Amino acid sequence: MQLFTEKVIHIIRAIPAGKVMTYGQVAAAAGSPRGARQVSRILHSMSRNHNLPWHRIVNAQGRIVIQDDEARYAQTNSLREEGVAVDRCGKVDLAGYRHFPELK
DNA sequence: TTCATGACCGTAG
DNA sequence: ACTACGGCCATGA
Repeated sequence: MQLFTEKVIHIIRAIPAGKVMTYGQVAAAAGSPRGARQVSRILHSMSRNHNLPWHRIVNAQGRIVIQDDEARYAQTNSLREEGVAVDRCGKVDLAGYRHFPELK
């Protein structure tokens, strides 16, 4: 059996560089279409280790909403290094960079 | 078991 | 464009 948390981690690690996913998308792919908050909570508590590319996760509006200033700056930088356009408001062009996981 | 928490989401003003 | 509010639900104490 795979816990929701494990699924989320697996899905996030499967996001290719240069692409982003929303919290809601990850939650839906993990089996909880309304579980976006769990994804955020999971990342908040697991981001320390686990080698997670958490910077590829943005909210449904393509906006970076992290409270922590250092983390927000790091996420913006990481995305730009991967070729993702991030404007000065911390917004990403979802239409062009959203990642659609393959169904199985 | 119940209770509180949260890097969200969608709708409304 | 912006803020405010309610609902959502897995996790940990």
